[in-house]
Amino acid sequence: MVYRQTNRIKEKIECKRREIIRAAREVFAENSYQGTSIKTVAQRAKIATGTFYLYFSNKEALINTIVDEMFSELLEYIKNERAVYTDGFDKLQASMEACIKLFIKENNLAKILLIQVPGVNNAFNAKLIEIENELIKLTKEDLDELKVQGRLTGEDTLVSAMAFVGSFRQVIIGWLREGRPEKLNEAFSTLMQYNLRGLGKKPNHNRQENGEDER
Amino acid sequence: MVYRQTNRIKEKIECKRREIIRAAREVFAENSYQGTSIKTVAQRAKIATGTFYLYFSNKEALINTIVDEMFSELLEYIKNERAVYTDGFDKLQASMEACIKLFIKENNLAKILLIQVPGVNNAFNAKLIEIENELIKLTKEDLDELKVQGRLTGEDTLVSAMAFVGSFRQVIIGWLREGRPEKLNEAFSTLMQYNLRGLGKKPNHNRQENGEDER
DNA sequence: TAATAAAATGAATTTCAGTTCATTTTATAA
DNA sequence: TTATAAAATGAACTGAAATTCATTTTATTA
Repeated sequence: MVYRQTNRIKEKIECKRREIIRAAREVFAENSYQGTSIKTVAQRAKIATGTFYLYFSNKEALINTIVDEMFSELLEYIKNERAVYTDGFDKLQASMEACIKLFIKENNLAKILLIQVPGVNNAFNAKLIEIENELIKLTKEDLDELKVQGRLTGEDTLVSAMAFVGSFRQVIIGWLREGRPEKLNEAFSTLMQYNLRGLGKKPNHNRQENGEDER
Repeated sequence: MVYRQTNRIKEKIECKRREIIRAAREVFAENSYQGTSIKTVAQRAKIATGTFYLYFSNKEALINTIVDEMFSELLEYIKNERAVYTDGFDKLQASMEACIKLFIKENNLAKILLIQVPGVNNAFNAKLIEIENELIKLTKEDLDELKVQGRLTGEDTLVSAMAFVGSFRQVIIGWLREGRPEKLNEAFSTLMQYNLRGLGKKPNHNRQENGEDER
């Protein structure tokens, strides 16, 4: 009986799987979850419609995989960028800067997470909400730390954290949707100042660094 | 030839049309645009499925009507509430307070505009974007006026306006989705303070009112 | 009350995208 | 080179929801 084992066509298969994901990210970002058909994804990935189902059990499994990967990608990126800092304000800034850097680098990720997928179905909208909440949670932790250190005047750290994240979200979405503001980089520092003032950052005592808060 | 003219069954028909819209707002708010079927809307409005099509050409026409009405409702409400004030900061505050009051009063409106409809399809996502942009525009106008009067330190009024609106949006959505914060009213004043600080509101000179900015 | 037409009904039809599957192609190893 | 099975194909199938339409009900007026 001359059967056969898989060897390094495993690689080829893994490659094709990645290619499907890559293509799907493109198409989802352009259209939306329900706006894109498996047929379109398959075409973009240069495979037959049926082949798709050898790689993913269905459409939902695909978007789930994509959103999960994006979630990890974003969080890992943020954690890396934060790792350098110990100061609360620095960590806060590093988080948001990481988001913006990643969104600029990976446009599809931003479009899918912020624009195309929300509102799809309650089931896995939950996943997106989880991402947003995770960011708010991270932010709140930083704020609580700063509060304990007596370096903030604002009181309600939950509402502050939401305001903080929300202000960034709005500007990023404006940029994604209509290129307004044009330069996200430049808006970033304005936004950061806005929020530091909003948080009630007290003037630095014994610290040496950045003169980029209130003038 | 004994024909017939419509007289005040016109009223009845108009009534039924309103009832369909009312029912649809409920159902869309609970489910989502694609999550709700015309059959469900018809049942909720206590009519047969086919009857629906005597009142609206199709599902899209229905949601369009609803969103358009909500748009007008929101803007009119805001403009009314603003009308009392002349001071820039007061107008700003009145705008956001109007939003929040309306969202509390008309939960469906908030859910549909902020949660259920976004991400449906690019075509009439545009309508929602228009609403958001209109709010940002209004806000920016207030900020520009304040800037001219030299009552703000912040520079970029577009980014500030986006941050302002975005921070409110985030908190309102948190409240709609998970009841966090619990009391939107209370969060409002925190948020307002946050944003006034963020904008760089200068201490009042010759004005008499509210001591609710920085302490 | 009868004739007429608007309004309402809900079963039948259409549409459309997700998914399946019989068939073909490709890769493996004897 | 051939037998075998994995992988790929795309036309056919399916189900669900939008829309239509033949029929019934309701309202109107002579």
